[in-house]
Amino acid sequence: MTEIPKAYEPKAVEEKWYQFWLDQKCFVADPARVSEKRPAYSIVIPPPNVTGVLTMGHVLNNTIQDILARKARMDGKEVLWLPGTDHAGIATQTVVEKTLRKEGKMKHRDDLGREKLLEHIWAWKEKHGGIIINQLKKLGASCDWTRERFTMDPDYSRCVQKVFVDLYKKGLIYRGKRMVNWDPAARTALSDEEVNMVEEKGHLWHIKYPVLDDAGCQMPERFVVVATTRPETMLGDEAVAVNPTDPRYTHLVGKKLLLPLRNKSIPVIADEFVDPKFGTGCVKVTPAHDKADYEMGVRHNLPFTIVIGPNGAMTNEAGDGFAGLDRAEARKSVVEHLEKLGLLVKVEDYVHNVGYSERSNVAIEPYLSEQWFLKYPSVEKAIECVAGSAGAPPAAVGALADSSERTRTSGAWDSAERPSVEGGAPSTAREGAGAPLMRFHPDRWAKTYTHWMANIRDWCISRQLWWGHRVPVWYNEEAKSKLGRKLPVIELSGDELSGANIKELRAAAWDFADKHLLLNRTFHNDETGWEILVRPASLEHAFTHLGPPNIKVVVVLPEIIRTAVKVGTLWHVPENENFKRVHLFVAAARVAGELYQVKITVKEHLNGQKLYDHQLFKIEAPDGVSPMPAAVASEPTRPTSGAEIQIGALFRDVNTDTTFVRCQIEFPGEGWTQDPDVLDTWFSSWLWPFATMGWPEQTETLKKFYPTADLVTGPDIIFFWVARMIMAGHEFMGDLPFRNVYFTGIIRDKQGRKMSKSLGNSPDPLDLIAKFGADALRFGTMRSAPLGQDILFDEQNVELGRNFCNKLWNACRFRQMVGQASRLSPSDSSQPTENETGATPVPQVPAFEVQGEINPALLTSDDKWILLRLDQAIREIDAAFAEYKFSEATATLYRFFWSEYCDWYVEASKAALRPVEELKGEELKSGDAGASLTLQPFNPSTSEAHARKANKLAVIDFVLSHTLRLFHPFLPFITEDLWHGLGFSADMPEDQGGKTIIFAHWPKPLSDDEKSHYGLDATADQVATAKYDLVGKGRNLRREFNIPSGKKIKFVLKPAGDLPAYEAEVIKNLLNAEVVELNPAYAAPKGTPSALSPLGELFLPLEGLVDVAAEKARLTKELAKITTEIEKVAQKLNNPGFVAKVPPHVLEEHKSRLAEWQGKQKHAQSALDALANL
RNA sequence: GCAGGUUUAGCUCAGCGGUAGAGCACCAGUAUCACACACUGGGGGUCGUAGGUUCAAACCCUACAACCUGCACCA
Repeated sequence: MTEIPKAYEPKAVEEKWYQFWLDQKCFVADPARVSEKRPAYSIVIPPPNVTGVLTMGHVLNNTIQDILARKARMDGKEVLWLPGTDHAGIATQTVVEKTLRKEGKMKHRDDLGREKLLEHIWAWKEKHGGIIINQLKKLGASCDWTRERFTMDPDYSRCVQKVFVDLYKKGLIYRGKRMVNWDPAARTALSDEEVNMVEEKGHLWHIKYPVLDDAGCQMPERFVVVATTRPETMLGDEAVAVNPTDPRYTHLVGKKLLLPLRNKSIPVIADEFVDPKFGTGCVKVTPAHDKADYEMGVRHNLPFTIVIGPNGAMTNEAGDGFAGLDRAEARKSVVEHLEKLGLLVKVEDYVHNVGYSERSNVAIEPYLSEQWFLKYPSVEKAIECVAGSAGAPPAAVGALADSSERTRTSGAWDSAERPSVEGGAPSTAREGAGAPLMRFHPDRWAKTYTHWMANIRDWCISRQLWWGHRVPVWYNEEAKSKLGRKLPVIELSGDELSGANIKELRAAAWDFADKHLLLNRTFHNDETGWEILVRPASLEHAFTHLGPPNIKVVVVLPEIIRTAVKVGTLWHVPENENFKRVHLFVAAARVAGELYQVKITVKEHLNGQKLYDHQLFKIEAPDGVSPMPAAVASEPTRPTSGAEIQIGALFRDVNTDTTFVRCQIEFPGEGWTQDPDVLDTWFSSWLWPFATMGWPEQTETLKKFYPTADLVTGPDIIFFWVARMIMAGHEFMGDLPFRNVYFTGIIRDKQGRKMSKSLGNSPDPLDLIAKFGADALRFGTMRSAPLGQDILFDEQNVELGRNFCNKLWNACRFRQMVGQASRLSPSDSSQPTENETGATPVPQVPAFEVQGEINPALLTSDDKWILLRLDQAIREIDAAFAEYKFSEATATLYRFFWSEYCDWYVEASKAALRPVEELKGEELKSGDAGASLTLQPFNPSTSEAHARKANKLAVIDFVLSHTLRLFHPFLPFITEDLWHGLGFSADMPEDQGGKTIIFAHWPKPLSDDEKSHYGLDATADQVATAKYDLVGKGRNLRREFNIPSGKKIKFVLKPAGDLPAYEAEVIKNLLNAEVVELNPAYAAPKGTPSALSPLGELFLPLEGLVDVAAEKARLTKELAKITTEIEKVAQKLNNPGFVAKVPPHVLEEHKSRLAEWQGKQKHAQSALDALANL
């Protein structure tokens, strides 16, 4: 046969199987397959930055998601793991700008212009955007790549803009001039969440401001002293504030001060904000450069003088000598000047916190600018839905306890994954809120979440960048340009049409229109020269649905059309496909003394016809309108009164009127320009769970896979992303975006430092994969990542993963070898296998039947023991999954497979697995002494040996096939390879492991029926355990007497009871003994080292080589240890309180433990005594 | 300042009332035919400190300390 490599070689295996999975569409989710029996399970990936590269953080995060997804597939669910990337506005634009600057293609983005820069960024995205996706594939991520999304995809962009428009229409989005966090490097506003406060050692400069007298002259030696951490901002000071109750300064309130360096007079104001106890009690007020000062500026009506520009340099307002300086240079210069003038009192060291841009890492500047803000929607619902986040502590604790109880008793994954409304404890703390629907893991993050939600502030969503979703707001430049133009005011007295009520008024109006031939006739507009058609339908609308002025105005219809001024065009006419576009006109009319704005829409038909419509809005008469002269109307056309009004005066607020500003996705029409700002990247990310599934269309995917089951992310983006997604889910989908949120820890280096590029302490995961394999990286990471704790990364973890894979590989290789060796057995009728291709390293169909039937009658104590251990492992792993404790699951897998299966079970089984023919004629030596010959050696017949071996292999296959499946979510590649290699796929149905282990069923713990069928009871367990205990003691004896572990030696066992020959054979093997003599009557030579075990007394005959001193030392030491233990137990038992109050089973347990130690003590003591006589 | 977390063997972490555990590292031995990416054995801890509750505390309670992470901040 072909050599199977001794060590697992991951590279080829990984590439082969990943391609296989892709080819077989194993990761593709199909909503049509979802049914009651096949529930949906979905996760959306936290989209990484499109230009990013894989970090250890991604490895951790995506491995967990992959484990969840693969586990769910094995649980028989229809799984959607939806991947994609994020456009990451600032980060990406910054990277590309930096590159372009390096290449000398620009100095500032303005040099290139918006379009050109965007071209470069898109090109960058095309080139680098796939990198991280390919890296995720290397990791084994089982995402449905056919559904990969990017936050700047056209469909996705539409979602973002639709959401903006909807929220705008709900009145939740507004524009305003506010103090925002300004990043002078990226030159954009940032949200509060994007600012890191960093403690810094700075200074507190104390500056004298001279007091001025009423005449504005400097008063000698009269100063006010202010303290500041930012002296450069004094150039923009507009006041000095004191507390109104501060007796030291009340006399100064209202007085003027001279602002040094600017030689400008500023007032002393009184404001509650000032803390008289801090510093001098006087605060300089810079309204345009400090949040608190801004508030004061608003309260006291101060000017807002901007002295630091958007680039962080001083503006012209800062004055000669300062303008153009960077803010840091300006600080130096200001201090120097003040010092020269003798106005600097002192400089103190001062520790304070400075906000830094999370992106550019430069100090942020509070900056007054016009921005878009969002009042968060669905806040209440988002607070209520998170378990443990609200309500009284007892209720929250009760809910958790109850729910985890369910998880434990049912042992089912489902209960943890989708807590039902009935399942949770009803919360009395929140009326009618029902049970919490979402769980955080670890749940303490719910507190952080609630705290933030409770103190939530409006979100600054605009960014002064180019890479991102542009704000879907349009400004009508055409209208703005005409704001100053004047319009004639059309006068009508209001009683030209008579009617006692509205009905009669309408009749009169129709009569008038008819009589004066207004209907189906065109009228001329002076400004455009257009002929505008008045249809009956137009008047019908105005007459029927709008108020009397709209009816009365019919008498001046021709004048209105003639004088109307065109203020805009809209392309978007959704109501009627026949219209090409709509033109907006405005005219002015005074009806019965009241001034009206006449909004006219002229619909331009495809055939060129222009159709009239009007609507009147009453406006307050502004100043400056010429008085109304008397006017008489009798003709269809008549002259205007001569009164005029500015177009601007007809609109109450040009910043909100839809004539000037429109919030809509589509380009409104000629003369409209879009808001230059883009939206915060998170304003697109918060829609991720449903925008990726086709929303706003009600797609099948959305119907079946939303809400998602689990979200796996870092707690650092709990506000940025998680909280916002929860709100968006409620607001737009009416449901939570996910049921569970798993918060990973932060990956740190060995020393506990955060991974960072500058420290160079972040290993490249791809290097690790190349060196150790993807499975090794996954296993090592998961093994060292306990729930809710930071992870200290050490390459040794990955090495350990590699070693583990190798162990798994070799254990399966061993199964191959013993299976094939048995080919020679006479009863074997299967075809000899040949390795035809040599392509795959492992796969050989073994001669022994794979997963043969287990015959309970032939099970040894070892077999039963390993089946019980397997059962235990499955239970532990299920429990770990239910609580998202992946490190516990890996620890269990490690323990079960390495120590229980390989070290004990396989070693113990080797006797039965030896080629059958070798057993022929071989006798188990039973010692020389005739006295011991009563015992039968273990020497089964050939056919019996064969049957035993077959059964052993069946057990091994049972264990391995379960083990591989348990491992699969963690180690997808190697398990797939071995699954096929060992032939487990051969007998399985195509969709249950036949094609791939991906769809093999997740192992179930053994049922009581199965356990009794196989005879798995406590006795079987005890026999094996006692045996291994004896072996441990024998090995220890061996070691204590420096017998090399390779040397075959003789042991003598004085059995405590019946010991089947088979068990003796196993003991012999595990002890690597030449022979284990079973001799109930053994009389050990004095000084023979021995150990006491439940199975009997084990002797290591040294045949005269006893080192008395060594043995004495050993026994003395052992005795000391025994004595300590006895003392500990005895102390407890001697305590009267203990005996009186302790539960009976604990008392019994202590008593038997004492007896056990006493037995050992006796044994050791007598051995020692024996030595004394030598 | 407020909140949360952590503190157990040299390292990383389990254990959360009833005999202190694992892996790695360390020491020693072993080329035994699945695996030296291995096997065998071993040493090593008054469980951060001080009190308290209890028959019994690493575990529960109360202080305190150190380190981390958020949040809020007065010039």
